Amino acid sequence: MAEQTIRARGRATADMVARTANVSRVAVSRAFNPHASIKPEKRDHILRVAQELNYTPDMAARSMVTGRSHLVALIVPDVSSPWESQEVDALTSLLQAEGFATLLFKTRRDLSLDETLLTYMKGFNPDSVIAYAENVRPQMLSRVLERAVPIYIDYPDGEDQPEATEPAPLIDRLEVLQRDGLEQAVALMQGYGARRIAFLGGLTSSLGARSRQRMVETIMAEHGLGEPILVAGDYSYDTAYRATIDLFRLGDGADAIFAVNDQSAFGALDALRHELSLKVPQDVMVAGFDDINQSHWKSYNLTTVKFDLEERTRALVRLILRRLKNPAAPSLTETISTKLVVRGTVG
Amino acid sequence: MAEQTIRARGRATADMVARTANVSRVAVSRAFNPHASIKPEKRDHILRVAQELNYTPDMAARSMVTGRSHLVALIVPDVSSPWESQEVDALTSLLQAEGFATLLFKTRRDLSLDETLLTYMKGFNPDSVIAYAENVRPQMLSRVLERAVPIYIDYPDGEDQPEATEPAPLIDRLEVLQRDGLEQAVALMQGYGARRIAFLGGLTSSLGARSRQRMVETIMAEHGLGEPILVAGDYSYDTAYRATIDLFRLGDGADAIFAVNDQSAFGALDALRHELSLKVPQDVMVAGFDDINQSHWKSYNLTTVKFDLEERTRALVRLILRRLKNPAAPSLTETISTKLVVRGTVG
DNA sequence: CAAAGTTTTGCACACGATTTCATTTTAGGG
DNA sequence: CCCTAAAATGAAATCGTGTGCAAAACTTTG
Repeated sequence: MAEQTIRARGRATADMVARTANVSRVAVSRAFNPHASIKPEKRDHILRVAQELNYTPDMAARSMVTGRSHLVALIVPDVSSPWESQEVDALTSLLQAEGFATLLFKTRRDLSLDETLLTYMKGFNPDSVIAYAENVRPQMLSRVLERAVPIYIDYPDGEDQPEATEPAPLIDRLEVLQRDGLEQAVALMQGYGARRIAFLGGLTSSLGARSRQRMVETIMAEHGLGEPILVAGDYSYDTAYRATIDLFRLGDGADAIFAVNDQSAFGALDALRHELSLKVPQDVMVAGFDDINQSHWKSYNLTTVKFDLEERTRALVRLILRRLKNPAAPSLTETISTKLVVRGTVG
Repeated sequence: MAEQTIRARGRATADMVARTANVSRVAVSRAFNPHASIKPEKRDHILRVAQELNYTPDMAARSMVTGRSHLVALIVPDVSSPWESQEVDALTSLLQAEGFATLLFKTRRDLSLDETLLTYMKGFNPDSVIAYAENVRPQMLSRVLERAVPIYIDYPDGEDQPEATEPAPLIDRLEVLQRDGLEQAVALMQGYGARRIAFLGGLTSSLGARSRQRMVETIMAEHGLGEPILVAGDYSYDTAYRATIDLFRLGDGADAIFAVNDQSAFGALDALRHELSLKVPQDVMVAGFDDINQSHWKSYNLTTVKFDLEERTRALVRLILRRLKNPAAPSLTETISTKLVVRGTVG
């Protein structure tokens, strides 16, 4: 009997299931909605028939009437970078478990988020948007995605405060306390005799990077270490590699390098060892930030500030789901801490 | 005037644009469809009004009637692994340029693709599905996704041939010629005096890994090198690290290690240098497969077989788009070659 | 057994677009 | 200036699903 039904466009529809199971189409809809009231035996029967016909409710049609697409958009500059790929992986995992699919978009890291992409993305009606692009301001997203309620990832140590120009009563926040880990790192380096610490930065357009740098400057001053030697970078291995060589060949060098992220730290480390023939940590110490999967690899064995990915993504997803379930809920702030992971590059 | 329009659910609809621009709703639709016939000045006017209202056509509604969702689903075991993340990045980039969004799903690497995920995914109506899971057979996907036409990624050197049980007249193929690169690698190692070569494998469930192993066995036999010493692995750094230690502590060692992928090669390399105090390449040579971003990092500087990502993803997207544009087109095969990249770990 | 309350059911409409098709407008040629 | 072909237009149908509402079926209670 199932074989007799004609399939439109290759997929079974609720109508076909209804006809095959001798019930109304509404009943099929109810069978798939856990909160609907339907006689249990009837639901079972329908679900059985549905499975036989290989039927799944069409999300597009469903989203039209419910207003929920069960899609979460991720805007990421470079999925191939270790840190971002690990974040995407963790988020996808959690979201999938909650019944949401991840919609992935790329944007250029050095550019502000462009409206073209945003309007295009809006067409897919994502229930939520997580943007890792630099220079993102909440109002930028909300202008395009009227329905979306932003979650602001804040680095309260830094100079940046969300502008209070808009009323925005319902902004949830994810506060990252970078101070703890950074201070431990600086203290450890100082303890081992570091006096001239260089800070290998990221793009100046990035909130997180700027905040990290300011924090390090503050902490060093508090510890009587003066100002860090500032070295420009862009998070990448190659740039860090070249910048480190320049620092020692053209500049005055340093006795410790604190990198804005682990990937940069790897570049610095390799430049010191393989190009400048300096020993780490004997001649120069190196510390990073993130604690990505590769940081414990023996060739690097990097001392770094752990930015707990698990904890971070979990909190983020929690905030999103809560807001989605109840758009009018009072705003909430989750806090994430950082701490130093001591390995072999400082000591 | 734009401010006066009432917005349903926070988004402007074609109706509102039509009313504001004093045209019919059909005209709005036509203005957004490049192939529709509409007077140019009228289109311009509508597009201007649309932009003012911040309107974008709803993909869900559009996909219902056109049958195209402009979504491509990616099923990946672990986005955080370098190789896979680079592939996801490249694919997303190309697809986005063609107007397709990437829908990301995770699956466990050690498990076969489960139907639950597939049925769930089907609900989103992706125009195409790219699955990197192990143990995927075309018929598995096509049973669930009736509409989809599979593209078979074939490793013609290996033992695997797609079963001819189903008629399947329209299967496009992406042939990966692994032989070239593998042979160059084996020859190079032999040239530098390697006689006892170990092959550090991947999961035996993987087509690509099995094929690589067989190919290496064949090539070694042809070169009079006998059988490789087989070491089990799972693509990961940590497993490779431990397996290499076991090979030398519990087993008889080897004078060259050929790893199934670069990440494994890193693990082997670090085990040799940091745990077994052996010099690479003087005591033991190491070669990998993939040429991921990290392979040129100075600490590894890995000699490896380049599996050209750019070329590969480009061909894949080309096949998909062609098939999407013309579902009845004759089946096509694209061919990708591999070649050795010589760096510092063999010599 | 009747009345009141609760659960289940199905009709009809809504969601936001695209696509025929018949009709009107415009353009082109002699 | 008229006739014909081509282009532009809008009304209505359609895609596959969820939901409000009123009627029906069933259950409980007095």
